[in-house]
Amino acid sequence: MKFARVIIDASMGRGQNLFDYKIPDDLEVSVGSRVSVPFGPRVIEGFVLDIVGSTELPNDKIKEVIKSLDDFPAIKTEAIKITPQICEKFKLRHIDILRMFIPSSLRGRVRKRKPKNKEIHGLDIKKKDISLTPAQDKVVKTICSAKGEVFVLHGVTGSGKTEVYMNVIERELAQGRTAIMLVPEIGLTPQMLGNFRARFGDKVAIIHSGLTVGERYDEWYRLFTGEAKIAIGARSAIFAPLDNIGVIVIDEEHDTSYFSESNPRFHTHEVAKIRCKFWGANLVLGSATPSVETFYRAQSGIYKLLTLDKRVCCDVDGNCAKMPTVEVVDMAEELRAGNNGIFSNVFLARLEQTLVQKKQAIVFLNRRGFSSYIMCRGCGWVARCEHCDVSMVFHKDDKMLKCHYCDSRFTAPSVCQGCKGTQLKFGATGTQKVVEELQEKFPNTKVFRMDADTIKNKDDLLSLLGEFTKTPSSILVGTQMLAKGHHFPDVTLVGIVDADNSLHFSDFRATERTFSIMTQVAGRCGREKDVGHVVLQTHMPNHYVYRLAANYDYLRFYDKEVNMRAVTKYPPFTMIVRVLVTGERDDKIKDALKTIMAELRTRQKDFFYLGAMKSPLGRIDDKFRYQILCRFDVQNETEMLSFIDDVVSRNKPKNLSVFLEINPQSLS
DNA sequence: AGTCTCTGTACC
DNA sequence: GTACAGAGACTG
Repeated sequence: MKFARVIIDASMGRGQNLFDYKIPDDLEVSVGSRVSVPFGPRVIEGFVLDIVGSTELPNDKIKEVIKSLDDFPAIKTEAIKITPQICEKFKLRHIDILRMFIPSSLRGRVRKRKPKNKEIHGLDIKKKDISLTPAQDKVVKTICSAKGEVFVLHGVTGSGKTEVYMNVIERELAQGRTAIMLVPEIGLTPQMLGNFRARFGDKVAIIHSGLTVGERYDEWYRLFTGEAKIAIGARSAIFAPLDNIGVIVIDEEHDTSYFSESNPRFHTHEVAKIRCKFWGANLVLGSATPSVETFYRAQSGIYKLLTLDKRVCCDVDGNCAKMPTVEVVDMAEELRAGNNGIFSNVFLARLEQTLVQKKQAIVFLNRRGFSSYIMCRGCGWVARCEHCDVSMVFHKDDKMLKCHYCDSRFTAPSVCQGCKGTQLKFGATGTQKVVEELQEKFPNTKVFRMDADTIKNKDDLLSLLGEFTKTPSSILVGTQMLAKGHHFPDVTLVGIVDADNSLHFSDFRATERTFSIMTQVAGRCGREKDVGHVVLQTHMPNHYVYRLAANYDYLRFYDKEVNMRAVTKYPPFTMIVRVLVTGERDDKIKDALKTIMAELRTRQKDFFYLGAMKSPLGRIDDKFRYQILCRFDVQNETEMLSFIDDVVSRNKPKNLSVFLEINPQSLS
């Protein structure tokens, strides 16, 4: 008699939601099988984590496995072994992590296998056989001669990191091992995919949000069977069903998309480390601007630091492309000189010159829509979302006010809803308004826009990039999404409209993020033979983040920043845990918050900081949000995390959601 | 006493 | 997740 130990896919406390079922003789069930089992009054899905010969349960209590849901065990042994480690690290339920190892089409009963669409994997590159520079070659050899190490590859934009990744992966493949290549959500550019396709052909499986459910399953299955050896994709590709991993690469490792902000909340780097440890694989964290946490570990010797400090040579004489020059423009000065527009005179002059030379320009502004709010000049009324504590953003093209949090929207009024006044003032400028102004100033120039409103999927992106690339003397206006990895050969000018935008967030990572986005945006231009130029508009021209970004001085920036973190007791020296309590009833949340807080306070001495408050965004989608912030020494990480988790899980009331966020990226 | 709501526990 | 039981509160 055999019994299956099944983890149930039902929402329960974390604990061991393992249940034993009898395996009927005629059923093919193995460890890792997805099965359907009777559970209480209904039938649900679970994973077989173990098969045992006996059970302590009384015979009359045991029910039988109904059936196997697939003709192969979908969860591999590695996943079963490392899931507890991942869950312990982030205080997650095992079932939520196990599910990450299978495609969504294997969750629930229906399995759709849509016919394959046309290849959407990326641009075809006329493949150039690029030989490595001595610097690149050295980096590749260092990585490949190691085993089970974490490397930080610090390389300026255009220094040829991708070429390094591909060579490392090629060598691992030659040894019979496999690889995972991770890029940020929006960094999955056609160029990157094209490069990998050209080099590795159908050994690559691509996992991204643009795939249909069926395509996702096909790519997953090719990795599962070992037909494909390289998984390339965003965050979730870290769970690719590969055996015998030789290397995991995390490109643009500082990017916040590697932190999952919804369930299950995990840090991709940590999952990668756990998988690498299991296989004895190397982990490569690549970036032009590594996160302070990562670089600190490199400096302390926990990670190994590798540097590529020169752009790859771009002509036969061995001349290297120069980093673009950065000009910091004081917008307060512009105002005093009588210019109260969006653009500085310097930028407008440069733009005109660029267009005359038949070159292209990029204008970066990290705010979509037309203006961040509308306000009545008469009474101060501001349009606010009915469901969230935020103001509505005005979108001019469809004359709508939209909430960027819950996506509720209504037609923008032409008069004030408070006093019926007609003098409405527009708040901070968004991409739409920038496009409108540029179009007015340069009526004969094509102005493209690239933001979440205009780019809904991969096809939109491909066609926009294609259009822009083949239109000389044109301008591309966009948000963050244009900063990642795209290669624009004819762009010689970059304008950063409101650099201070990301600096004003009141969190300790604001400066770091600003430095990184400035560096990335600047890196979009001048990658061919023309020298690029960046105009950075700010109201704080003397802020060190701009001075250092203008000189591409990451090391000095890191030094300043890490000292600041040490003094103010922030990560990497401490760990921050946010307990977020949300629900529809304000009073219930406050009660729960009080009990949790009272218990946490019994160990007040272990915290640098412990405070409870309404979340800065007090309400989203009609749900109230309260939070407790905890900050403690990293040395106490394991103990304090367990303590907080224990307090929280014992005090979680019904109908409220309570969860932990470990080192959250944003505190809104 | 009847009914409603909240809370805790069981589900192999 | 759903079902069910027991406690306490409210009701006419």
